[in-house]
Amino acid sequence: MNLPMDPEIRRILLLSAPEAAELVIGWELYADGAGGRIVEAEAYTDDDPASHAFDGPRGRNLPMFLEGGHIYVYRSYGVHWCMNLVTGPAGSGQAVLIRALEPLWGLDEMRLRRPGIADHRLLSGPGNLTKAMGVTGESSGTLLGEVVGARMGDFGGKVGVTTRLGLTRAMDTPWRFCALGSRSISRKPPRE
DNA sequence: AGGATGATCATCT
DNA sequence: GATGATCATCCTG
Repeated sequence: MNLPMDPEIRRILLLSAPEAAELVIGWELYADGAGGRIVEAEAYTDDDPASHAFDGPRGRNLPMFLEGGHIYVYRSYGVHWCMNLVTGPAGSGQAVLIRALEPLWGLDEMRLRRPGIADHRLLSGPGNLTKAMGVTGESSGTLLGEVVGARMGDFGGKVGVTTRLGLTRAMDTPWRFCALGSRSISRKPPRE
């Protein structure tokens, strides 16, 4: 895969992470022929105590300080890979964690990668979706279109907002965005 | 339906 | 030596 980035995608990924995180709900993400529609995402910024970018560019978080449109993949709890879309101008240290997608393509391949999982759950959860799509830390720092591709899209519903999941800091910041009504959201969605 | 637990390792103190 | 932007599994009710 080596595709030029859609200008509208590029424009949105140069916005701040909280703005972009809401707008990416409904987009299509794919890697190696497998993927689906984004139904859940969270924003992280450089002045956010919960963000890997909070202490400045070092080590694994370097890709977060690239220009919007790159991807940042990190290992969570030593076990799972988690994928972000980097946003904002170069050096700004922002990203959108992709938490869940509704499966659209590569169902056979994804079932092999996650045996025994119901189809609508194949891409539900940040660690689960990278496993189903075959995305690892090797693609951290690549540009969208190299390993992971994105297309504009629309899920045709409303977006709900809640606080982010799994944090020990900045737990009140309402930067989790969900496609209301989707069965593929990783945990209980906000009330409509 | 919901709480506790352990896996496992890069990064940081 | 401690800490996670997690998840599957094993409880309890």
